Amino acid sequence: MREATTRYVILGALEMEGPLSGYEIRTWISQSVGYFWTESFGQLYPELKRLAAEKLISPLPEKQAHARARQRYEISPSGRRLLAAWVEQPARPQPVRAEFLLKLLFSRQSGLVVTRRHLEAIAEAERGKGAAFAGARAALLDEGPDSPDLVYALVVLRYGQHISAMRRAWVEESLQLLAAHEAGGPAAVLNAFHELVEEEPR
Amino acid sequence: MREATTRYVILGALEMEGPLSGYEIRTWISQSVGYFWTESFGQLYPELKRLAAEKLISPLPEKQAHARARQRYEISPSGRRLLAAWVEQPARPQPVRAEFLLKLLFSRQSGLVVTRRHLEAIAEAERGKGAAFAGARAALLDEGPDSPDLVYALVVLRYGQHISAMRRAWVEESLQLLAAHEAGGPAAVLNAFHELVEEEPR
DNA sequence: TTTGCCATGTAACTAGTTACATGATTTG
DNA sequence: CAAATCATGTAACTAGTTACATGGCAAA
Repeated sequence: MREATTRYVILGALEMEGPLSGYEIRTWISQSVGYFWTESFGQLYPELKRLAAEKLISPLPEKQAHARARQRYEISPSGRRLLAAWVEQPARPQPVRAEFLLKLLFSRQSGLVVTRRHLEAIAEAERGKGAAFAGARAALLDEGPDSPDLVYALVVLRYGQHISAMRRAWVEESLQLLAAHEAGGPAAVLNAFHELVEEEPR
Repeated sequence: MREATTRYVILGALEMEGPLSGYEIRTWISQSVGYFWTESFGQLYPELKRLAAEKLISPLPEKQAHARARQRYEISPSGRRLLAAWVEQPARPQPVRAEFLLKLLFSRQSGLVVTRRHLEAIAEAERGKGAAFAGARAALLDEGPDSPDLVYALVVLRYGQHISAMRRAWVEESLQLLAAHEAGGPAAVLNAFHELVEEEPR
């Protein structure tokens, strides 16, 4: 049985940010955890209803009473308990499916030009994220220097920064390997590879 | 519309390894690209039938003729064309969903003990993968020093090694941040964080 | 007044997982 | 001969995506 994670993101968002509407939860997700989580409205709104039916969250009374007015929800004590229990459970190994690595692996037919283009697109995308991380970091730092959530948020942010830096480094390295291939075929690639690996400790 | 990727993995496997059966494709996947791709039989066998019906792969005549005997398939010219076209298309941005980061972010209630346990489990898992990468690398190096696929395979392998190393480094760093939090609260965390970031170039 | 954002929601679809069933062949 | 592995397949399910529909409100 696959465990639905959407509900825990909702609970977590409400726990960290206080009462939020569906729309606000979605913006929170895309702004603060967007680089490692996404959630669509088609999943969000039905789940909010379910959580409310299970008394894990409670709708707040709102002023404007027209249809489709904003409806905020608050996490309940039992919701908090459920969230904590989930957090304490070890994370299931997520089935990673990195399409771009498949394309790379199958690139022989298409050749180096296509491969280079793909790699450079990745590096470019990562450079774009750099700014986003800097922004998120700034927001964290001046928003809550006393926040008890700060350590956790920073740890998560650092993961994003690490991944981004790693990807850029990997692209650089890969371009070198491709250059070696172009210059001297598989043999030259092997040399270049050994040099790369020897630079690393252990 | 979501694009089914399973078919391209199958085509790629047949392209790289020659004729394979469903079972063999699955072992190939789990052994050589298992760290970034998974595929289940429930998806594999129906897709093989579809690909054969579309003449993108062709079943080889096999000797033993009992039911449920091994059936190998070969990629066809049109299959090869389809694969190449897919490879040349830029990879769609995959919706990453890293559950363990969510758990980390929502860890305040559960506390440092739980968080440490999670982090150490991640590091432990990565250390285990180290051996697998070494094996994959060795296989690559002595299997095909002249293989035209070598560059691509190495580039992909390096990604795995990079990720693994990055994760271990991140865990170490995170444990330091947690220690700082324990010793001096958010203020100490901020100091530790700034030290970490300053070490990095740019 | 039109563009864009705030806001909620549903219907249709499908990719992928899980669990199960069947049986041959090899190995200890 | 028992256990493990090789081998193919199906049924049932569900999490998640995509596309669409509706409408209020604010700013340009």
